[in-house]
Amino acid sequence: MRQPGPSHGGRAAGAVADAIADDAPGTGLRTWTAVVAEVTRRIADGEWRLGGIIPSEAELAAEFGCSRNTVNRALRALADQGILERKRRAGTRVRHLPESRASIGIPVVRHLVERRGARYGHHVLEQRAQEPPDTVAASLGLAAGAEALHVTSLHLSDAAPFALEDRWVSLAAVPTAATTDFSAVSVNEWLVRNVPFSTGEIGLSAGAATAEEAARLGCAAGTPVFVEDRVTRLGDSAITVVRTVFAPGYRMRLTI
Amino acid sequence: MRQPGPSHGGRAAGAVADAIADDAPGTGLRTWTAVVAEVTRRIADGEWRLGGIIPSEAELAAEFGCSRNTVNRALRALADQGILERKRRAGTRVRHLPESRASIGIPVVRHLVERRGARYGHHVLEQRAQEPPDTVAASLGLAAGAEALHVTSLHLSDAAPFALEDRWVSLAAVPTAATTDFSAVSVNEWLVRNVPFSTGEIGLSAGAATAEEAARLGCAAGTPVFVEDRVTRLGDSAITVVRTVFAPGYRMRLTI
DNA sequence: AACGTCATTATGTGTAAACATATTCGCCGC
DNA sequence: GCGGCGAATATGTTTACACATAATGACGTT
Repeated sequence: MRQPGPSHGGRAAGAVADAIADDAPGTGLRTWTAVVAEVTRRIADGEWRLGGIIPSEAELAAEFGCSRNTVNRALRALADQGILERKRRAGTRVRHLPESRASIGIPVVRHLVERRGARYGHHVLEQRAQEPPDTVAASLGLAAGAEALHVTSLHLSDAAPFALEDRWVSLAAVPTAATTDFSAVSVNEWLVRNVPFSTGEIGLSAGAATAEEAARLGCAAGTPVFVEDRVTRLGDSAITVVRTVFAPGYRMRLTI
Repeated sequence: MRQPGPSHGGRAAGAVADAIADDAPGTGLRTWTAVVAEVTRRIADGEWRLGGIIPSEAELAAEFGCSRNTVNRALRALADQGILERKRRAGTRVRHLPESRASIGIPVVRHLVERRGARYGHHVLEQRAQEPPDTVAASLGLAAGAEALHVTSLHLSDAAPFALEDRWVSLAAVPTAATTDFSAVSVNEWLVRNVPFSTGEIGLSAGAATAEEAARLGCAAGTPVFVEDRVTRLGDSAITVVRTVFAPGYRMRLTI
């Protein structure tokens, strides 16, 4: 979401019109950010009921003494934030469930580590093409018997285990991945850099560390660990399926 | 966020200018969504390098045969998506790390349950004003010794325990909460309905169920459980601090 | 009363023009 | 060579206008 920046742009009319208009229609909200602020205030103060319809763009423009365009920009921004709901002829109304949304950057693991002030490192534990298990094949949309690139790696934070990554990459979708060496750049990072516009789903859960995971992460088997499952798609075809198990104590932070 | 809709708006010039302009400058991308699509294609096809600078708004407007305004709208939308990066005099460049963002709706727990086709229920286990522990008081910005409303409740999915919620509500920020009965409407839902623009932070982690949590959730102590910690603010003042422990097996789903 | 039609209306979009603002770059003096 | 200063430039914003589109609602027909 695009929270309005502090800058405040120009006026079309010159200084003369400026002086005239300043005390002309009403409050004189000239910038779209000011309109955003005022609309926000009215909702917060209960002047406009939750679920209720608000005045039309034209009416607000007249009241505020600005152009409909400016009002449009402001209301659009609020609609993008989920605060307002707009329909063509029906008008604009205040959402009564503002459907809060948290957004997380999906970080390259390296940045997660470096943001904590630690030095990042990683080992590729295994890298080879093989036939994936059924669930993975299904997620990648592969035919039975088709192979995919399997890469498991361990991410380090100052030499301590940070996360264990188990990844399958569709060779159909990303053929060049087969011949790439991921010891210098992690698969994660390589994909982020080389495959633009991806969409996908993420599942977050708590699990008990298996014996192998525990050994890699340096904890006891059965310790609660944070698990992230991610499927990444480019258009229709799935690119990669990753399961990342974080070392005990990891906490994912989001901002609403 | 604001993904372009399919509609495609009007032209200023009449049919005559239309016919003239159609074969005039170049490709003839008249709608901002079309510009978004073309720019996206150029990046995906590598015509514009990752990290590289792209032509100015004016140049693109000339090439596409539309106004700078339309190009601006398109590029702004892409910048909002994190695909482009724009700076005033420096121009527009393709972000080399497209900083993907996942957004989650922050659901009322009831909806989580009902979306799974189960019947929702909840019990308030405890509801009273008391002095919160230091960490909570700090999060809420309360003076030492001040009281806050403490509500613990159990959310049910078809009579089975679903989540255990431990919540502190600042009475300074939401005085009316003190006299509300939360047995009919859960605190969660009540707050979502009555407090508009909240911001805040969420922390997600995996933990081991304590003896008490295990008893409430009907699992063994030490079982890995998914934990969500949330602080909600209205402007500067914190409204509520919640810790929700989900029953084993819970999985949070996000979409990129 | 049910249904289809058409006018009305609020939002959605595009254009051209002007001014605002933040950087950057080149130039000048030292 | 270096530092400061002003010109150039790309984006940011606003305006006034026109046309597009989707709902709604009124109205007339069956």
